[in-house]
This record gives sequence, C-alpha cells and structure tokens, in this order.
Amino acid sequence: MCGRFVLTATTEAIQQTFDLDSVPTSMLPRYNIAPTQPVGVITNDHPRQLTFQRWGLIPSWAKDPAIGNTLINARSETVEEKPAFRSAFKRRRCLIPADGFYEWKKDGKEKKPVFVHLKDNELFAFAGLWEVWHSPDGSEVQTCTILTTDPNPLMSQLHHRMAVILPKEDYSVWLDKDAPPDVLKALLQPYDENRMAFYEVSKVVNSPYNDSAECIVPLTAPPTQTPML
DNA sequence: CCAGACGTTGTT
DNA sequence: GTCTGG
DNA sequence: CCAGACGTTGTT
DNA sequence: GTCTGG
Repeated sequence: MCGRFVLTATTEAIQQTFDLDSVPTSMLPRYNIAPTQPVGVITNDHPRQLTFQRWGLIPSWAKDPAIGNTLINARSETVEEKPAFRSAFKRRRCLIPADGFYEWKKDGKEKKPVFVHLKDNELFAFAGLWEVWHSPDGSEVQTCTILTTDPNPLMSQLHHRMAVILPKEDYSVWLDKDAPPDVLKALLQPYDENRMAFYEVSKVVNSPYNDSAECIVPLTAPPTQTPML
C-alpha cells in the first residue's frame, strides 16, 4: 500500500535518473505528499518531461470527482478489467518518482508510522496510471494512481499489499504505448526486498500539513534505564 | 431497451 | 460511524 | 494514508 | 465509455 510518500531529490538528480529534457526550475523537497495533492509524473505522452497531476484517479466518466479521493491505488492484478482503470492501463501509464514512502505498522491498538526507502536512498519510480477528467466548468483535471501488488517478505511485516516500484530497466517498456498487456502486467512485481529498508518515524508525519524533514527522522529509541551504580 | 454502477483500503 | 479533504 | 468534520439559526 | 442487472 502507499498512501503517503516522499520526493526530496534535486531536479538534477530527477532529470538524470529519468533521462528528461527539462524539469521545473525550482522544486521544493517534499517529505509528506498526500492524496489529492499535485505529484510529479512522467507520462507516456511526454516521456521526457516531468509534469504534475493530482493524486487520486478520477475516471473520465465520473460525475463526482470525489471518487478520486479513494482511487489513490489500483490493484495491478485487476487493472486490465476494472472499468475505472482499464483504459488508463491501455493508454495512459506513468512513472511517479519518489525517494521513499510511509506505512503505518499496527502494534496492538497503535499505528506506528514507518519510513520505507531503498538502500543508499536511491531515487526510484512507482508504476502509475493517469487519467483526464472534464469538469462541468470546462476545465481539465489530470489525475493519477499508484499500482499495488503482493508485498515482498520485508514489506509483509508492514502490510499485505505494497506499491509497485519499477526497476530502471523497465521504465521505457512501461511508457511504451505499443507494449502488449501481458508484457506490462509482468512488470508489476514486488520489488527486491534486499534493496529496501525501513525505520520507525514520529507521528509528525500523520498530518498531511506537516511537510518537513522531521517526517523522515528516525524515531529516537526510548530512553533506557541508566544502571544504578 | 434503459438505469446504474464503475474503486481501494481494511474490518467483520 | 462515516465521509471529505489534504 | 491520517485528520477533521459532521448542523442550524442568526449576527457581525 | 462500457458492462451488468432488471
């Protein structure tokens, strides 16, 4: 699952990693990207540009755009069939750059936020789909969603689903409009657990209004009893 | 034929 | 409890 | 994903 | 837009 993520890489790093022609001149580091907010995407339409779309896919036929608030993820096993996603799966795929994401690990009644990242804090990309919705006022809204799959053993400690992270060698196929559906589906696998790690963070991240470096600071271990001597 | 749904997560 | 908004 | 609202009247 | 249910 993925309901919050992080993108702090410099524009230069994003440009290099995704082989882009240009990137926005000034991008602030984001430590707490939440659903409904604009997220940077690289679409099949403009594979050499970083553009921004609202997170939470609104199907083109939706009457109420609020449905987008819930469609922040799409099960990769069923994207080919589900009415909300199938046309996007055929024609509108994207990469969503990130350097990490959050999960909330259940511990009894408590939910402890955890920051998940790649080893060496490498920049990576979620597999995404995007869509265009025509609002009654005539404006166009571009939205996107992040695909999910089964968790690898590491991530299964946190959740029974995980976001699809694409290895670099798959970027071009995912954005190729002529790639056959079977080839595309085959890319939607759990990422290698040996290249991932996570640690607990403070509950500062819980509120989407908190978007600071504090969100990814490792939680300090509870003070241990000093031995009495 | 038209009307109405179309999704994810998690929880029970 | 359930929905909306970020 | 979590946080926060969730209603009416009237008044400023 | 397209499928399902009546």
